[in-house]
Amino acid sequence: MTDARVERRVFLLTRGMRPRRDGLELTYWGWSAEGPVRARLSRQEAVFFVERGVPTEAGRRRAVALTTLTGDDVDAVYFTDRRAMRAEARRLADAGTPAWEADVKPADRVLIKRFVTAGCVVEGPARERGGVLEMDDPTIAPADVAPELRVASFDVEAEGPEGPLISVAIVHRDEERVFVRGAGPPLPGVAYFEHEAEALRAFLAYVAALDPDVLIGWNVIDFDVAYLEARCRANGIRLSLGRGGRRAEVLRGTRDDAPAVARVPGRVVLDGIATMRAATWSFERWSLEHVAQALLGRGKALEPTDDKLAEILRLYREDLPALIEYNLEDCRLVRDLFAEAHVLEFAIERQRLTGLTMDRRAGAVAAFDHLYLPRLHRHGRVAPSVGVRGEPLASPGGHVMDSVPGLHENVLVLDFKSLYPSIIRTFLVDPLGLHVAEEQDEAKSVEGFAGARFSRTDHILPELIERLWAARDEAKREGDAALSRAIKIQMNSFYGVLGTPACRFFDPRLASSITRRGHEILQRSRAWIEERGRTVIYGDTDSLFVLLGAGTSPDEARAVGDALAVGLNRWWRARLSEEHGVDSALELELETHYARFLMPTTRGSAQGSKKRYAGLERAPDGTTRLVIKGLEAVRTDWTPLARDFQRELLRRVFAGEPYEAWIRETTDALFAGALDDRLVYRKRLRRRLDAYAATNAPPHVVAARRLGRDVREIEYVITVRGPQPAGQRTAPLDHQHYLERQLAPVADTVLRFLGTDFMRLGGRQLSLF
DNA sequence: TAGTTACGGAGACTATC
DNA sequence: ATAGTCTCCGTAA
Repeated sequence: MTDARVERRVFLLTRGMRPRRDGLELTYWGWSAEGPVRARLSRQEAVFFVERGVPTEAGRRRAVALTTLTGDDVDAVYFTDRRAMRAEARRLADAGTPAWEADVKPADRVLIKRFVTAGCVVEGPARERGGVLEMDDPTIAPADVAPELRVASFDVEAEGPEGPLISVAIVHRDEERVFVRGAGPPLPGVAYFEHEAEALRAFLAYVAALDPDVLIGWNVIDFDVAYLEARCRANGIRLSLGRGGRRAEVLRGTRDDAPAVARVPGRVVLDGIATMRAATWSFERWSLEHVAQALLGRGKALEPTDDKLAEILRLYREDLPALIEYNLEDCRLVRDLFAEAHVLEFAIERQRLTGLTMDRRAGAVAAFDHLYLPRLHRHGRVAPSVGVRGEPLASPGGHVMDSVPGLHENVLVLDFKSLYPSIIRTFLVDPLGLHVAEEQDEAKSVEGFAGARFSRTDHILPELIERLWAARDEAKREGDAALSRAIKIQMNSFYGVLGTPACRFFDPRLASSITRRGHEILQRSRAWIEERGRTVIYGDTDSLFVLLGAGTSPDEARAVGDALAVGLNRWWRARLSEEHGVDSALELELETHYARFLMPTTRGSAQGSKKRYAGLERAPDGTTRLVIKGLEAVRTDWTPLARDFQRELLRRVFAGEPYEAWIRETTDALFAGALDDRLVYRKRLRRRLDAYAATNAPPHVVAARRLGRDVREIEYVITVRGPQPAGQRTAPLDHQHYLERQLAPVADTVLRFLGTDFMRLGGRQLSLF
């Protein structure tokens, strides 16, 4: 019996591969308006390329009309077994004749070569089974598909990370369910079970019936899914979270610090923290409580306590409805955060742009491959495997100017919009162009740095950026913040990946041709401005700070800034046309007008600082805003006391308000103990505790060792007996320490420009010993 | 299931007076 | 005592 042929417009959710006797089987799950689709490609082969003159000992070899990036003809070599392919690739690498594109995964290659990133049309024989449309060996072609994904937010409560389940809640839109181990009062949507296994089974059955495309949560993979996996194993239950009852698993990276990955066939598991981070959201703490308060203005349904687990256990014993409500509210918070921050929209747009599945946390290199490889193939070339290039040479980064310290008035910030992408566009910086230029006449290429030249005729990155740039302008016009943000991240990642040996196109000449051109552009722009009688007091990578000084009206300042931007853009267009025969894509713009501006010195010197400043930004509508960069007030490893103190001092100084009495009151309050709750340092531990040298331990490591267990972050205070964990303090707080090491330094950054210092105003002697 | 470099500051330790 | 070196962290761009 033959199945009817069907065509579906599909948004891809997950992809997988498994070896079969007759080749590789690739499985793609996707959303369609008519329901979930599973497309399976059977008898697939893995492929790499090898130079025509290089002998191979395994695989099926076939001549193809492609050359290497360096212009040598290649053959394709096909394998039905990936292990055999890896072995042969390794042998070739060891022989000094590495295979090309040997590390592109078959499931990705199928999509890459079809220019499919997310949406596609899938056509072929199909049958319906268990609510899933199963398609075998269909054709797949790119298409624009806007999915309406079914999203369920879930959260587990347990008797500790190793202990048995208490309850698991799941929320889909306004539909709420809680599966509880224990007995309690009848409540809507709440089911009670005597045994853990029953509760787990009921939850899994509910997920299967609800059939969401996306499961979301907070730290959901490292905790919730991993926990469910462990408890299912302990109860002899299959973790059937996947579509069609397929088993889900948590894969842990090879590296110690690598985040876990959830593999759930047919469903995407999106962690709120990871996805918001990928979308460049930034919070000082990533606790659900903190982020929800910041974005939604409401927090968890539990009073904050030092020991959350103890409070959960207490509620479990004494107030089950309250615990259930707490469990549900966590699900709702995550659901609402996703809506408020457009988290899902971002993940969808990122996949459409890059081909990276939505659950990927990092992947700039993989995204580059997805975009670049199919276009490179269209140019008849194949790419190297990762890591075949020799020793990485260092390339410089951005240029940072010496600054003119002082308390200034009317400082303009001029900023090159997306400088590195615009350099790539203008100077045709491109891996393909780099190699083609070597085969071409010099007149047909543009000069780069570190000996590089770039073909004027053959290139890929410049038009890729041009296309993204236009799409971003369009997204901005339409108010599509998620798309605009995804594009910006993608454009800015191009420079980064070309500078890492983890990218197959890595070449120091590429990175240097971007950054050193940036240096030239910044320095000549500065000279141009100064030739016109203006003073540049600082600049960093793509920005120039122009001092106008006192007595300039806001309108005047704006006019000067706009005129400088217009003039410089025009000048660069002329210069680059004449010097390099290229069209300038540089876009300088007036970014900010600071009515007041502080450029500090480095501690204990008269040298102007870099990457640290504060200013009172004045918007065109006259409103003002305090902006702080790099200073202690924006550093999370300084105490709340010092950060708030510096911010308030800056506010007062910029506003012309008195500060002397306030400083004295603050120091008095410090010694009176009135500020003791703001003396906590918080610092990450980037390594395991035992990986720090036994001696030389900095304070946060000393405190963490006193805590007695491995943590990734430590909150500690300084006592008269040294650093101690904040929750386990045994000695009195060392107020003198906070005066000298927190208040004094952050204040003196500002006060030295007012002809005074903290010691004089604080009214207290600094320690005499 | 690998984007980059540049920079400042604290604190521990060490060499030197 | 104190200047210089090194490690560690968080940040700017």
